[in-house]
Amino acid sequence: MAQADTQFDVPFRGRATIRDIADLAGVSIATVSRVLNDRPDVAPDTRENVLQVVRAHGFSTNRGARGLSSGRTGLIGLTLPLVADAYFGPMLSGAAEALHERDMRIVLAPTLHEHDREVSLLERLMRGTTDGAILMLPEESADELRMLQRQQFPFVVVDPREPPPEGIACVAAMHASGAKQATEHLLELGHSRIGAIAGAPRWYATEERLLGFRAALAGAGILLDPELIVYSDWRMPRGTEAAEQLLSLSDPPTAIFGFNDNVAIGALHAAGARGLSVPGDLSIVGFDDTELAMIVTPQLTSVRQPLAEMGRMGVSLLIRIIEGQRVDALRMELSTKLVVRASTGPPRT
Amino acid sequence: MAQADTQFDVPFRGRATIRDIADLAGVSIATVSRVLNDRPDVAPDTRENVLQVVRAHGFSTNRGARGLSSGRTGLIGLTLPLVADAYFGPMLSGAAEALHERDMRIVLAPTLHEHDREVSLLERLMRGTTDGAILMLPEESADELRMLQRQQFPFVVVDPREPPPEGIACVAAMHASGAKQATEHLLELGHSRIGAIAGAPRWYATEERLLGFRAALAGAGILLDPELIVYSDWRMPRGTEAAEQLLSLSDPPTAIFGFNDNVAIGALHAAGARGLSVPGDLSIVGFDDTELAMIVTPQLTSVRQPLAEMGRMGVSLLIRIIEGQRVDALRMELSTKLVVRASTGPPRT
DNA sequence: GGAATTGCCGGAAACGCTTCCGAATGGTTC
DNA sequence: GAACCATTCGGAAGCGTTTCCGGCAATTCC
Repeated sequence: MAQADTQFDVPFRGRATIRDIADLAGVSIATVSRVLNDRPDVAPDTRENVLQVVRAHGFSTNRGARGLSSGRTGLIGLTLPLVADAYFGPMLSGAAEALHERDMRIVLAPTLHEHDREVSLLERLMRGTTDGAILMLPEESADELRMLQRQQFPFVVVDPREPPPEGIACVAAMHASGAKQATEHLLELGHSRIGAIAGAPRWYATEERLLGFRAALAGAGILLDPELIVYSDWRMPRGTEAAEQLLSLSDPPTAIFGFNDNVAIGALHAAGARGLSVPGDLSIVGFDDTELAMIVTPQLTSVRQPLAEMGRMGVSLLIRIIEGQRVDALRMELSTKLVVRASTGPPRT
Repeated sequence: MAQADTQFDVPFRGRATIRDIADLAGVSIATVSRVLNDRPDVAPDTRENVLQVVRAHGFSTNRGARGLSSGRTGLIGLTLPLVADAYFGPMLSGAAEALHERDMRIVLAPTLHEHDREVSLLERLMRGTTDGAILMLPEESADELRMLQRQQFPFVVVDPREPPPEGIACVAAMHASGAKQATEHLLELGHSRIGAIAGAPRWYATEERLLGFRAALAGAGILLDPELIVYSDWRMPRGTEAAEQLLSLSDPPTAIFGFNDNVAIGALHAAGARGLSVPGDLSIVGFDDTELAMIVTPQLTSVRQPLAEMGRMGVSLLIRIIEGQRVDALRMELSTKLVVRASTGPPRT
């Protein structure tokens, strides 16, 4: 009977508590707690003594309990539309890494388009469990976000879907600049009739990238033909359709700018289906520079977004907010950069 | 001063507690708790009354506190080598979905190859915070896993790296069968000299797939030339190198079986670099059937692994274990199936 | 009509931790 | 040698839940 208790390999049934450690070390639980949290008022040898016991038993504090009493759980909620995705994956990964370094963890909450629930789900899901949240491409409206903020819940938006509201911490990419670079690249190659497969209408990323696209064309003195812009849902099949639509125009473009890699690859497939060679007959540029860009043939010229970095930035912003530090730059835009590969070339003359 | 308290939009500073709800509804906290947990012994109108207040304030229970008192946090730890990955992404996604349905959440712990830490990190990270864990492709040895199990910590292994130890819950794919199908497909097309780009040496998946590969060849009466097997690290660049090695043989293969999509795509690139057409000059088969298989040209023939399903299975197994239900089938193997696309064809005669 | 049963609810302990407060000790200072 | 300060530590109150136990009222049964 007593055997179960005298098993030294697995010292405690279930899990050791701070009290067990305190008893073993011959101190009070308060002292153990102080040691564990690196508080200053502990004598060096007491500290060492406690640490020894802690190490010997592989003890680690129960985060739930800590959260209850100190208000900090070390857990951060993170919502995103999709986990298994070449675009969101790296962001998530960057955030997870950055948090891991701070000994914090991510609680995943894929949104799965269930924005229908009565009250703002993100807040009800997280509060009390997490210290804050990172919202990637949130579906919540600016008003809903402001509501959340008024509840004093710390959060940051990464890659906003709508133009980011004032006063809300937010990290985005320099969409317009990237789109401008991409377009200028095509212009320099000699293209003048350039089609665009835009993203979903009214999304921040779509609008900003359109801005950059238009600006570059304007800079080259080209008047944009509205026929040359087709909206999409950011996904491959729609990219293929959009490309077909563009290529069926009476005066088809010699280059297509896809507003993300998915639709650009869709366009690539459309070109293939028509027997057009890329970049011989048609140049194609993507956006995001996901893993996919390197895999297709020809490799895709694309605008690199620092995805993982955006995740990391989101974390560091959030941490500052949680810790109540003054955050002077609530909004932050990370630079984008064109990566030229094999899918772009001069137009056939 | 008092204004902050009389803001009705945001009823409670910080967060409402179960006690607030109890007061508002004119019942005890015990009753509120019962309502919240769907306990039977509450009068219907009392229940409705409480629910009304709960809804009105968007209240949700503090999971940390619940965890403390009931021993269940509703959080599941999940470790995996990589988050942003065409292979692990869908698994993670499947697991997240399945948990979400049960109103549980995932706590992410990417392993990042830091297996060096003193004590088994996974156990110290999770215990007390989570109710159990899903270990995807864990680096832990069978002994370490058994140790964990002896601590009564509920966990399941998904996609084991080593042959799964006895008595540990585990979900895998039918590697051998899939590899056999793929090989037979090539044989039926008329290939007799088939190269294999295997995975990392000694991995369970590698060994099992080799088994299937060999079995199919043996079935066709073909003696395997050891030169035709090259190991890899599962990644694309190594796949390209391996393919080059195979194609440089004095009697090169007419088909290559890549043990995952990455190396198969690497082989595709190698073929392209040599000016070989696929499948004209060289047939290529992959494994896993990730998103990537559909994107490359030609589209890759690949063995489908039900990745998301594996994640979901892992969850349902784990839940059963946590709830103490009898689990008769601790090991479970999900079937794999060849998906024929454009990268395979008869050999040039 | 009293006793036993049932349905519903409240009080209170417990979960593992942090932190405030105050006590004890030993050393300084005048 | 008394008064004071700094250092180090323990006691105990709480954090928001769940759940056991017991109590009250309304039934039901003989």
